[in-house]
Amino acid sequence: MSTIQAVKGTRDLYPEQYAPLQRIFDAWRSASLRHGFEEYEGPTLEYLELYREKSGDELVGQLFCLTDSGQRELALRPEMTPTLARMVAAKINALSKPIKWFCMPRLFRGENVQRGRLREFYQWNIDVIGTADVTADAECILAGVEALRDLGLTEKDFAVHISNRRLIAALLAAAGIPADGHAGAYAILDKAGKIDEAELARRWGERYESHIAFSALMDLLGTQTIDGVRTAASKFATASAELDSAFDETSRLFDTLNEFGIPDYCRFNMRVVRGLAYYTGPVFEFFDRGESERAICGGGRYDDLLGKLGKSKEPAVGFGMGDVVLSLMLKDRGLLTDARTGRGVFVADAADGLRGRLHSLVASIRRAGITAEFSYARQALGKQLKAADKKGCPIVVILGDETLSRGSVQIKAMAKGESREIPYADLLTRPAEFLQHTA
RNA sequence: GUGAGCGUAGCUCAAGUGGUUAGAGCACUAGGUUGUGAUCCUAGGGGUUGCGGGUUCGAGUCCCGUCGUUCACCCCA
Repeated sequence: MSTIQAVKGTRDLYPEQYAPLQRIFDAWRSASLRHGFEEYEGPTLEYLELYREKSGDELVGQLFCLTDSGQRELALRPEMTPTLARMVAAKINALSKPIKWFCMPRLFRGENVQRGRLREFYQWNIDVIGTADVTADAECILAGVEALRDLGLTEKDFAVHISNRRLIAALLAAAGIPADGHAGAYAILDKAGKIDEAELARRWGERYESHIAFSALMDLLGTQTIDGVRTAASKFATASAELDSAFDETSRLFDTLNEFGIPDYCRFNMRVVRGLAYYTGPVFEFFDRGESERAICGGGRYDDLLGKLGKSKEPAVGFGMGDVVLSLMLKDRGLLTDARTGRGVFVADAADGLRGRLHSLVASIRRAGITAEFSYARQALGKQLKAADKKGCPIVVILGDETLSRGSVQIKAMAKGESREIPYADLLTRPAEFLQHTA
């Protein structure tokens, strides 16, 4: 055994682990493309400064930093959004809006390692930049839902919990809570459901009870619809243009999700706050509906961020979905299987002196777009069949003196154990006709 | 970052209160079987017991450190 282990929080992905991961990547990419997103990629290394500007020094502590030989301070990217913002800002005038891009980067965070939480992972990112229309928010959610559906998950397995930072801010303001008290209120909302109700009431009562009664807060937290929020809000909020507008925006988001055909997946949940300070509008999290209630995806609208990182302000919305929790969730449900087996043709020779023809046939089959395998060395036929079985090849082509003397080869279907003969010359020149539908 | 549990073959696990040369199943390789796979039988390879130090006549077992991992807290872009 090697004394050097994989670095803490990283994974050695052997074929048996990487193959199921590829299925996740395929679902991500396929859903992105179907929804009109284009793939991009950026550097793994960025200047440390890029993250300082956005996140502040406390988050820099979770970065993997290094100094290059030219004394440049660099960091392994912990998220994709700053890179995206940088790339978009650099070409903002040349890009047609809205910009719909996706990426599946490897990200690095120097966090404490736990189940579902590693230091290096993959994260699907999709973003729409250049429009404030909440149709874009709905489309991001739709793409996320469709990707998970492709992987075999249904509305019984996960739900999209949606809130709206702008609406919450308008509600707090309409209740007379000054702007400097909003962050504290968000923190309490975030804790709801994680701490018991008495503790929640105590924390709320310290500062906000006079503006919004705790009972009204519980009404707000309990509702799953935007109409429920309106009803609860009518008890304490005074009308304002901003509040009307925020309600209208949120309603349109839910209407659009309805029209996209995914109302069963979506619900309003005021507890969804998102830690990130840069969210400005709708925010959402995809939740595992199983016991663990894990968040598998999070995102929202961040209309001010690009303006801070670049020259021009552009409205934007997007989300990130990591592979780690998603993999665990699929595994729990038996949906994460090794996809390597059951494909391709195995070509075997049953006598000496046929290697040349075997090599030609293998190359011909492969050129026709069909996976073909063979043993490097001439072995007993039994061994070659055993090898074919182990590789999961459903079809074996057997070259033998006896059949070749009649100008034909044997095609054996492994599952049934039956075989038939076809002309060798035909198989060599038109392999797809004989093998495509079976392999 | 804090606290706790766990590290024995590629995997799952054995190995009384410290006591010969650390075992088994699965997996892997080869043979039985030089023209027909899955089953079966036989044999084989594979371990610095995570790593380092200490106690002891003797450590997989006890102690310390370290690395990894799991769980909780913190945090979560």
